[in-house]
Amino acid sequence: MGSSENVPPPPWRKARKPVQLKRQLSQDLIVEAGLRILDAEGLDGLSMRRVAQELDTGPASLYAHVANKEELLELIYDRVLGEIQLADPDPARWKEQLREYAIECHRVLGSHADVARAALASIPVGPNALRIAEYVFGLLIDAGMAPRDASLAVDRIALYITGDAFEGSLHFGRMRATGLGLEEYFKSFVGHIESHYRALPAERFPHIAEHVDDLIADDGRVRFEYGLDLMIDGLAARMP
Amino acid sequence: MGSSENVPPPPWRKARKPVQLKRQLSQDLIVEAGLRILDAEGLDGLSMRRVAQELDTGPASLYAHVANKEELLELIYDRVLGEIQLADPDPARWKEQLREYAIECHRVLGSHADVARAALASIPVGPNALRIAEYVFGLLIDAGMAPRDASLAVDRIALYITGDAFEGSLHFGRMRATGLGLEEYFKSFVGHIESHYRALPAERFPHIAEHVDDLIADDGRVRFEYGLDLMIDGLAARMP
DNA sequence: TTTAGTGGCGAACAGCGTTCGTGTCAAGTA
DNA sequence: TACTTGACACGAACGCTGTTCGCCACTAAA
Repeated sequence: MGSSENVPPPPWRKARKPVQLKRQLSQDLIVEAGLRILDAEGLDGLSMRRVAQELDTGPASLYAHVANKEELLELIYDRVLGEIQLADPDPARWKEQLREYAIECHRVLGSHADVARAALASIPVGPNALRIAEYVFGLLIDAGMAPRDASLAVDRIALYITGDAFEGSLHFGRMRATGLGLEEYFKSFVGHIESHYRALPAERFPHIAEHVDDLIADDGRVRFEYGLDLMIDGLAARMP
Repeated sequence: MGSSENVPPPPWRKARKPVQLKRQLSQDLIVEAGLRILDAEGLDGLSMRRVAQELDTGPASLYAHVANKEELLELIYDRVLGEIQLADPDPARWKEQLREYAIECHRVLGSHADVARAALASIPVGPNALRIAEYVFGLLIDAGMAPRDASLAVDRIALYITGDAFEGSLHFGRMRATGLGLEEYFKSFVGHIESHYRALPAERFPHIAEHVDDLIADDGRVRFEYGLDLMIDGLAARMP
């Protein structure tokens, strides 16, 4: 923005048309509006028409700033990645820091409902994805991990985080669709699974039938961290 | 089909209407047609209209046998799971068998292009999903793993497999969209990533810039098995 | 022979991503 | 100051989607 926009025009000049103020429409505005809709209405609610409506314009106008819906989703995704906070790297504490990064990343993806659904679909080459990759990769390298292992580790941990967040977003979507609250939905979902398991013939599914309680015991957070720790422990065993 | 259809009708009886022979249309037929289309044209090509066309009928007819598209996808998914071959469980070799199962599952999901995209979306309660869950869960339990750990392990391994297969299906979709062959696509993709990495400013991304070769070294199979082994090793460490 | 009921399915609805062509406005030039 | 230029906004339309309604043909029972 120029610095002159707050200076009133000289009175002897005819007042210009009511100053555009509405003819802005930039990529940033579109991405922001898209994220707002994604948070409020989910991925199913995010259409180009809906974004245009949010900006008081027609859908065709968006295509001057964004190639297509897929690109818009990638832009939104990288914007969300920008919210991820990274501690100063301390290679001596690589296990803790890797764990913290994963949980932080998972938290951010989860806090924006359906963004994870777009995450898996996009190849992460945005500036924020790179910033995060450099952080995690550097952390492992500086901790002494072989570059090849560090490379694979970054890739696999990212896949795991995104996959879990994606699965979570599907539940969130179902929850929204049914209109239930988070608690209600969760109870009803687990209840369905439980009764389904209990109705199974014990002779054909002996192990499942015997351990139904264990199968439905843990919630999403415990599951996520369990799998994460599996991977981190595996990595620690490979550390020279 | 009845056995009488090849016998010509007695001439004194009015010729019946050309025998239905077309008025079959069952859920199985629909699922099969859907899978055929999924394999040939990908998830984007799979529409209710397309399935109906394949069966020489209109889209409305499908809804008598299938609630909606989501249910159709779940049915297709469970049908694909039926192709997974499981060795007789031998708890003493649980690590090898868990690994073999994961690779077999990954292979089957990968051989049906986009089915993994439907996999993550559906809650697996179909008969084949249960058969597999019972197998893996039982294998770990009988190997001596605590039921709570075994439950988490089954869940996490399944998520990892499906997540990776899903990612692979996205690449496959892009490959189809660009019209390139598998080799060409892969080379062009890795080439893009490589040149993108090499163009990064080394002062801001020192680790990435230094190890580009390691970052683009491994293909999908190596990556998948690396992450799988991370998890299996982590599980082995938790085995009492 | 009549009746009841089942299931196939044409047509339509509301919505989607995307494109084309036109309209309009701001800045640059004479 | 008047005119040209070029970029952007966007209404309207195209071809597609999942799904529903209501009519129709047909089978099976009465």
